[in-house]
Amino acid sequence: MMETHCKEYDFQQIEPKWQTFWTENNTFRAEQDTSLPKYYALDMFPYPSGAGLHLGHCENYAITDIMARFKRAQGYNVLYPIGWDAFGLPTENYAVKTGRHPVDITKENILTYTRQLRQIGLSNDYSREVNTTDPEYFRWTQWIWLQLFQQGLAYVEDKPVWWCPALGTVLANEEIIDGKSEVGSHPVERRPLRQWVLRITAYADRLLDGLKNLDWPDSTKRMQAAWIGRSEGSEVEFDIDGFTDERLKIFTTRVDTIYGATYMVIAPEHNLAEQLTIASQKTDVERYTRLAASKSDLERTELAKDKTGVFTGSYAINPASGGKIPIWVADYVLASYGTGAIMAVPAHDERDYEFAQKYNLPCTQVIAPVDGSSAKLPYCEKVGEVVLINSEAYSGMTPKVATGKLDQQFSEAGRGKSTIQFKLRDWLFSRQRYWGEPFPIVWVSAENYNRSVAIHTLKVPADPVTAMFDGVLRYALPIPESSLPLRLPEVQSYNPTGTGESPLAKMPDWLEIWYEPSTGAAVAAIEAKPGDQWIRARRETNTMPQWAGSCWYYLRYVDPKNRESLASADMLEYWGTPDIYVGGAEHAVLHLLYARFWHKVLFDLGVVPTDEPFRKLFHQGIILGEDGEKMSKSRGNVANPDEIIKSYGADSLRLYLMFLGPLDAMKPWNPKGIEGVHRFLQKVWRECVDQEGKPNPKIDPDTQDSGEFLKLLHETIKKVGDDLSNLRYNTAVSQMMIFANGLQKTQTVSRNSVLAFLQILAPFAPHICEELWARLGQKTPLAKTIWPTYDAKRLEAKEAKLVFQVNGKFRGDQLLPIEISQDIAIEHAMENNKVAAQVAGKTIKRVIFIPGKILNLVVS
RNA sequence: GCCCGGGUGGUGGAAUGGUAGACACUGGGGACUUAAAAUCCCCUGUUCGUAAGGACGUGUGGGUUCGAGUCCCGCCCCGGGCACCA
Repeated sequence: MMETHCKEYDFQQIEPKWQTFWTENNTFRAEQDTSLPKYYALDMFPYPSGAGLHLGHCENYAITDIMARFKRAQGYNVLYPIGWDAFGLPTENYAVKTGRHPVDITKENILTYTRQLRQIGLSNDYSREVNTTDPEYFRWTQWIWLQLFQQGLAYVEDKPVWWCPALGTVLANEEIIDGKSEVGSHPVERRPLRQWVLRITAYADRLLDGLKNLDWPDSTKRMQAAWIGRSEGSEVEFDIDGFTDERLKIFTTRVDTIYGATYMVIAPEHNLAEQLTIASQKTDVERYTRLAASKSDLERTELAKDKTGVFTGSYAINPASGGKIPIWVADYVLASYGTGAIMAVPAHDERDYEFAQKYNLPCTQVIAPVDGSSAKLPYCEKVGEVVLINSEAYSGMTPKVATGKLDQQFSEAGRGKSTIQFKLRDWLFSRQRYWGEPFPIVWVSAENYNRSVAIHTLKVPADPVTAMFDGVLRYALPIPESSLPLRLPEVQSYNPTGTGESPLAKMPDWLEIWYEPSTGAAVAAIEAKPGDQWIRARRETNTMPQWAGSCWYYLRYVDPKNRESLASADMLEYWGTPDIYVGGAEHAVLHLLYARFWHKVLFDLGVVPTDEPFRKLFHQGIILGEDGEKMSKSRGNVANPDEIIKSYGADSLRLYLMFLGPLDAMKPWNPKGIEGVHRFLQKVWRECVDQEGKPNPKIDPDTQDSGEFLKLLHETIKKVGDDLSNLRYNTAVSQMMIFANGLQKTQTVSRNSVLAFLQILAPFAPHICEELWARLGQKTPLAKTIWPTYDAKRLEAKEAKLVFQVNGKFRGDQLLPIEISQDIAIEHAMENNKVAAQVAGKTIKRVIFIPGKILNLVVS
């Protein structure tokens, strides 16, 4: 016997019982049989923090688990894996604080998470568990990184980056919110450091185009599109008065307004800034550029809406009009976008207008409404018909035509072209911390680099990656793939050095080495040189950011134990990519963009057969506190899943989370509400078993259910199936409640009807359904059974309520055969007192009759 | 400022252009009970009316339609994202 023997609905006994049963029987292990139709359901894997699971996790995983159980019942071979995104700052910070090893902390946290996830009844296949901090996993993270490196998609740059003194590390643009660190809201500052950068911009166009075919929430697609920020425009080179060998190149989306360009602006970091500054302006410009360089992000964007700038003293020649226009330095122009220089057209750009007003720069209108009406400056309208004015030969043309002609003119003159710019920047891909993947390269001399590459036929980028160390140029030499993984050394202290280097920099024996390029073998440099082949090398002290491991974990699940490759071609072909990917909208840009980038690189290398990782994406809504505010400890409005499970059981928790409202909507948690779904499960329990825990005598294998009851059953089967497929779980739960209310009113019911109901309820409330299934004498576990089918004939009704309306207003209804004619319907309607009263003394002008639904009499 | 999403009872929410408020929560009344809990039944948008019945009602003002929560236009409010990207 599989079932428990409790008489009441004792979920504390039932739930662990079935969790154990499923685990012991490997009920949810994905089959190896690739002839079966497959379904791959994936959650965004958790970061195993010390805090444990919260309700948001529960919602997220319940959605996917229910889908996985539903698809299994539909006959799919389902892959529903779980793993751990375990590198990262919180664990390292905790290690710093406690002096414990991050590996031990991680292990402990994973145990907690595993226990909690099992407790909510998830049907994960634990035989495929992955952990980003496992060397057998991150060897492939490093392997993928090596492919990027070899493709020339990874490079090193010594550039000002966001340095956070409190965290002791550099942060990416994306990790800065309002001029503060996303983690902990610490202040950040600019600091030049040697960084690894990934050339994601090389894929900008494809990352944008690829969005079109994805079944993602529109808002998320729009966010990514905005982040990539494709912009069509023109590059134009302006001559500089008094210079013969330098021109000032600008990017504009409105080359048609070039006759209105009355001044130029270059970014403070522009490489011509110094050259263009005349002696008398030198002090002012230098002071300004120095100030701009030291400004934090906050000061430069948030607080400095008030535009500032300094005149360089130089002039550019407008290539269209031939006019001499001043060149200014101002930090409202960003060095990192376009060419770091603009032509300013104050009449048709709000920013330029504001600046021109402040510094009394001229303003020439060159665009006007075609109807000759006057326009208020700055005139930036994108709607309505406009033409060029004050633009010599181009006056009278539309902007579109003028843009084409000007592009052509400048192109022929060798000073311009139409071009495309992206907002997307290359991806800062190194952290000065311990708890991340080490980079699989060593720094060597030019001579050793060239020799190693020649002798050992290492795959290296076309242009070597180099960096200066203590005034000496070093080359980045990849370590052989056969020597992966490159593990983290044991360190005494996890504290950041505070110098911009990771704790790894304090490990001289690991850092400075004798190195064998063909095997990757290394010994400390203080030892004797082991042999002729060995060269002097220095390891990379940066580690990879947390995004690295999460960029490809969905690929590892299809073949998690593979030692020859990140996953076999067969498994990648069969399982492909997730059929549904569920996770929070907060990852709309970063994780989802990075993963798409890596996936496309792997596709280009022939490693994966598809060019997009996540065809279908769904974001669960945030669960708010009882007070409608975001749950937080300080507010004291946090609902704890462990406590809820203790009081009501996992089935009630799952069911209630799904019943709260649309899955993607933000919803407040109502502690009273869960009692409703709990009562529903109690009701189901009592309908199935009597007070002794034996099958309820009303369930009779031989009874014939009424047509009405069967209609309800089949409607329910249909609606629950449809709603599951369309991720409308809340209305599926409602329908099952309606069914249970109907079931309660029956005197007797056939066992088959009850069993079918348990099957459709099972994805939502798997434990109680397995238990009742077994108690009703079923020997096969419910989780292994096939979804019931509904009979469309059962859904048809011969009679339906016909609604009577007069002038579109409800005046009554009547149960009538669907087939009746309009005339008969009117006769019935007129027998209704209310209808008759409304029609009395008036003439029927028009009749709208929809059989079985509505009869609307239009009277005057 | 720009781009999205959303405003429906006391609450969460439901409604292929066709009876607005399904299903729940809360509240009220009743049954069972010595009593309570649990369970079951009834009521629960506003308003006028003793009642029968009527009027009003999906943020707001218009429009389309026989008929609008749903479609179109304007406005208000809330939530999210982006924010000097030329």
